[in-house]
Amino acid sequence: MTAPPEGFRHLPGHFPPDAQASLLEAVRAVVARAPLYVPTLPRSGKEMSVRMTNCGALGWVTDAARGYRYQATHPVTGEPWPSIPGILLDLWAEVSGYPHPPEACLINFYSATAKMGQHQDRDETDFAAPVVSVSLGDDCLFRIGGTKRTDSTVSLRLRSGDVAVLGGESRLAFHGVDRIYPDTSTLLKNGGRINLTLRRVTKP
DNA sequence: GAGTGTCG
DNA sequence: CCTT
Repeated sequence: MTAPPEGFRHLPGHFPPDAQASLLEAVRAVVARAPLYVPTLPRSGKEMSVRMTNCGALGWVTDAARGYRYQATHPVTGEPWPSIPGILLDLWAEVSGYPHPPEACLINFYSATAKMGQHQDRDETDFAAPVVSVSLGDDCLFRIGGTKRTDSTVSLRLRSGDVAVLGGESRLAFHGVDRIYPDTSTLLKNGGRINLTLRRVTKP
């Protein structure tokens, strides 16, 4: 594939450095109440390489016993997820083209060696809304294909402050993160990458 | 056989 | 290739 699928939009540098710092502060406040944990895959129970948490009414979680799902509480603490920071609600209103607020914001932390295999975001009931993604920290190599696993893919480098929107055909496109480029950003003192994905889960 | 796995 |  020479071009990303229809409906995919990459907005490089959407957030300037000061806004990235504000986002990071908001993420830290979420993580203080909803700690990062190690998700495990359905069936195999294999640990994923990313560390994960959420904010919003619903959070995406996975474990060996119950598989992929959305739930209102943190799987380790049992507490409700913190609310989605205003700056992210504003982003959603600006770029989603969807007239209702997001319900979930998945927060993935990638160490220098973390990866995310090709997958579809398909645990939501409402695919009319796009998935809106924000990158913070080190650059990554993001790869996106079509709605079939065998479709050809394109790779692009996502940098801190970039926003990506998966709408239209690309809403159900296979995508993943092949690698992190260490020490390409100074936003996170200890390196790594944070990805925020905003999603509408239920039909309004 | 499939996988939000791993490895090359 | 490994695991369920």
